[in-house]
Amino acid sequence: MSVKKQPVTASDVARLAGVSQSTVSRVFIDGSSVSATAREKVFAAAKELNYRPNAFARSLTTNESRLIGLVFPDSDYPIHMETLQLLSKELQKNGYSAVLIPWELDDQQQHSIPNIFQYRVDGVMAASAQFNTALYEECRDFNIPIVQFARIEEGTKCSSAISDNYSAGKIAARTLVQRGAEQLAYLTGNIPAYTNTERLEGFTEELQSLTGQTPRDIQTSYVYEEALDGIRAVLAEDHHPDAFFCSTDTLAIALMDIARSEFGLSIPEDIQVIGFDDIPQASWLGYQLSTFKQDFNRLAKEAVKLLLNQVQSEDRALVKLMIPVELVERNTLRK
Amino acid sequence: MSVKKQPVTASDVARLAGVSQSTVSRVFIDGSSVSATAREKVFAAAKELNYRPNAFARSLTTNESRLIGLVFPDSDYPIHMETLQLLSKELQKNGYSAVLIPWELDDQQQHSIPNIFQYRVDGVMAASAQFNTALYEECRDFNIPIVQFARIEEGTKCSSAISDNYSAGKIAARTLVQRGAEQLAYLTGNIPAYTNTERLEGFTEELQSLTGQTPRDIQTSYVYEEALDGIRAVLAEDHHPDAFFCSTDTLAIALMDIARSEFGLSIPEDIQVIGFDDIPQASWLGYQLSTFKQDFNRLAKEAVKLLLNQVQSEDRALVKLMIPVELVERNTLRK
DNA sequence: CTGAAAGCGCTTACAG
DNA sequence: CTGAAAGCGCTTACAG
Repeated sequence: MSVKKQPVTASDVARLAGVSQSTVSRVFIDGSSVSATAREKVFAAAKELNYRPNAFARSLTTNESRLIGLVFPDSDYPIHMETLQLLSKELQKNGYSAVLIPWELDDQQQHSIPNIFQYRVDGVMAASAQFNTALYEECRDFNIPIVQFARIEEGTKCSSAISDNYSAGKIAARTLVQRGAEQLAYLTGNIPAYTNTERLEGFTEELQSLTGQTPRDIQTSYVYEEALDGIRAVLAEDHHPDAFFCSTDTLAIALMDIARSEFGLSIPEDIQVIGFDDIPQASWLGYQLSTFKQDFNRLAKEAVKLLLNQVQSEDRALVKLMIPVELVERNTLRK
Repeated sequence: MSVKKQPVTASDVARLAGVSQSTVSRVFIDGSSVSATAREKVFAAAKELNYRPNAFARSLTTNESRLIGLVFPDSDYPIHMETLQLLSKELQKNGYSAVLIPWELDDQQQHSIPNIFQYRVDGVMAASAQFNTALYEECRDFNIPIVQFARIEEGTKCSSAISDNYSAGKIAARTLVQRGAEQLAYLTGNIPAYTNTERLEGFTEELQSLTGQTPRDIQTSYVYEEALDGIRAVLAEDHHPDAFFCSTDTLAIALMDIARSEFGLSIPEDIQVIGFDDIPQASWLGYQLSTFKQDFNRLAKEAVKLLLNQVQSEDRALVKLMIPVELVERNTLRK
């Protein structure tokens, strides 16, 4: 039955190295006092036997797993794969590993989330995804810290590392006004999000302070196909906006596609557009979209730092970290 | 220091339920014989105390972790996020969880992969990414089964669930010939892959049997920006191909962008194109790309089944599972 | 069906 | 600096 090769243990290494099992254990714990000779003998034996300390046994005594639960994006949003790599690597660098928590489980929703907690994750990273309240409450019950990455879920109270959406909104308004736009609109999807609200707030406040106007707030869908009709309706109006700040690049691209192919509009002559995210498609030949680039690298580093800090210090102070965002100009803004 | 709430254990539950700790343990193991009354008392107590069996303690005795290492894609390829969800859910359904293995670690490459093995993953799923040989060898040393998902790495011997690339190649050739194409080309990136080879083989063999011709094999880069020059060079030729089968949709789109904007070519009148993957962008208004859709849902299910089968049965027979692929026609093929 | 007890592979006071 | 021993929270023969 169990043909599985019997794993080598610290005792095996101890025997070969001629030391006690305790000593072997100490060699693999940073900061333990072990003589240089003992250390060498143990390393040699460990290498010969291909020994790896058993993390499960360790966590049983230390009561920490060095495992972080990762709630990850629900959508195919192109930027997210890289983000996951960044987070995973950053955790790894700090001696932690990421366990995936599927955010949505069709059937046995009740059943599956707790499963993850059988692994006693030390913390949870909610990576730019909606995460359900069951998970949130579970974490609170077990006093497991959560950090939200790149977005903030309504009604939750946890630390977060997000882009400075408010400033992005201000910059977008200022830039568009500078380039001669007269009727500004904010184009967004249908999923309420704190980041979105902030962006609109910055956009609105800056526009008001500059011109006294209030931008139009147009809501449609985040899915390309589903956004099309909403956009059509707006562009069909006699006095449609001449400048759009879009909450995702995909939305901006849907807008460009329709504006050009169905309304014969030129960009940026007839309408100007600014996106958000800088997905790979933003720089495709047919788009050359001016958009905000989020600093995911920094975001990942900071989010991990935030989380591990809470994990290690038991300090549950809430911090909301805002990372600056950069407007990369391509060809959808007038000069 | 350790303010961490002391987790509740099986003994706590046993005390409250008025049974032995063994009985509590049995209640949470499927197939153990426990009386209905005992079971109920334990469930009640467990619920009241919010008890979760400790997976680490379990795996220490059972010698299985119910953890699967997941090597995941290096690229921003849009299709992959969904794939990850599918794999993760499928594992979860079977009582397993996925731990991420960052495929590439800049500095301490040697050091980090073994770290993962401190968690004694029961198996490894290599999800459409290149995975390095260090990991491969590590798995072999520890007798940990690997299944490759959606691609096959050169020089490795493990089971895999992939799309039927060979047939896709044949279908592409047949379709293109049927639609009047005369000079067929296969456009691909610069990373050698078994799946790619198979696709070209099917494409070539079918074309030869149909017309006696051999398709041109054009290699450029998988990255949009880097592919542009190679594509330009081909289209600048006097007698460039009039039909392209592209190994990714991104490549197909780069081709379309250049053909139309720089060479004034119409699609599908002047050139016909077929992509591979059916990424969301393939159905954007400006592209309407005819392309092959991989059945990722089925692929994920089968790959997980394959892997867990190896994990649970110690059966290390190599199986290469091929899932049919579907050509979805849009507007880049003549009628 | 059930309980007492050994054991999984570590860490960590406790002595020395 | 080092070893013997207890203990982490489970599972699993072994008796009953």
